[in-house]
Amino acid sequence: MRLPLRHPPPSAPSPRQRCEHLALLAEAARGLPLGPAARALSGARGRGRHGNALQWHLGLEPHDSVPEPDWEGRIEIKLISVWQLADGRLGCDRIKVCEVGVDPWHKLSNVLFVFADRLTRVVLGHRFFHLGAASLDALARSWTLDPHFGRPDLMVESREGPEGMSPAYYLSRRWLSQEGLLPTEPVRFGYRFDANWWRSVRAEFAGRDPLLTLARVDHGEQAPCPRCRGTLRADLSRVFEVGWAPATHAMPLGERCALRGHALIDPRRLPEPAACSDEEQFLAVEGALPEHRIWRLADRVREPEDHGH
DNA sequence: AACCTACCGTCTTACTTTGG
DNA sequence: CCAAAGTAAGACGGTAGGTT
Repeated sequence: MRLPLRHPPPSAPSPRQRCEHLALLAEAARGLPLGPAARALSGARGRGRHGNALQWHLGLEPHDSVPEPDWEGRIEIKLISVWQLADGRLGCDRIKVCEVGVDPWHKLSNVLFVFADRLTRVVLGHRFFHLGAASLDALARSWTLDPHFGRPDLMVESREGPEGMSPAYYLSRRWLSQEGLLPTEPVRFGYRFDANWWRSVRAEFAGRDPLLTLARVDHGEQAPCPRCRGTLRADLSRVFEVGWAPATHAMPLGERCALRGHALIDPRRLPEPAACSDEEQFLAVEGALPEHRIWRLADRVREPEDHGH
């Protein structure tokens, strides 16, 4: 159920906040796979696991329970899952801003949006956002629009009924593109996301996500499994046309590969990693990176003398 | 009929506060 | 002092309905 906004927009924008250290970290995050840290941190459960993994990689606590912006109380960090639409443009879902008791205008004053591919959980890129005069003006229209029929970009939603979960502020899916934060042209990187296939695989294998394997051109239809001694077979023309295809795992079936769905993906759609080797990126995407080899982005980025505040 | 996208109601974890 | 309850963070997961 959609409710009226609780917080009126501020009359003037807050100042822009910068941090050179965070800018370097964000740059280094390109090509970073979030899966291994997400699994190591919280046992691969919870819908915020990849956001927690990102915060850990940036050198923060993976969880906080304060309604202040994540980075030094000045810049909010948001992970946005994206995927390719049929025409090659990037799509995304609406974004949860904060609980309804928290001021969303403050949260949105300065944001680092990090975009990660929904299938592979690899970071594709990022944008810094400041809610300046023009953006504030546009978003403040949500305060006067009808929650249902006015199609506001900022909204409050909650479950119906007295036992409903606590309502929260959301940004519409349109908003990121309108603000120029998501490209509106087709892109090279990222994958289609087939929610029906994903759901049916998870249903078949007790809620476990499918495992991905990179298709090497020289392997042909039978790709050796990187996790065990088995082989994977998939429709390779589909892999290289669409980006990925469901795969069947032939015996022998290693421990990690049993009771899991499988897909073969085209590695050319992964951005070149900025802070790890190709091998580290590939192993991570394939779920074959041993826990002791998980590395933290913050440990590989030099903290600058001047944060430029 | 198959496929695709938009919609929207949760699901899980961790820290903080309160009560016995 | 310890357990339970409360609160906020973190987007995800499943499906209805539109399109081809």
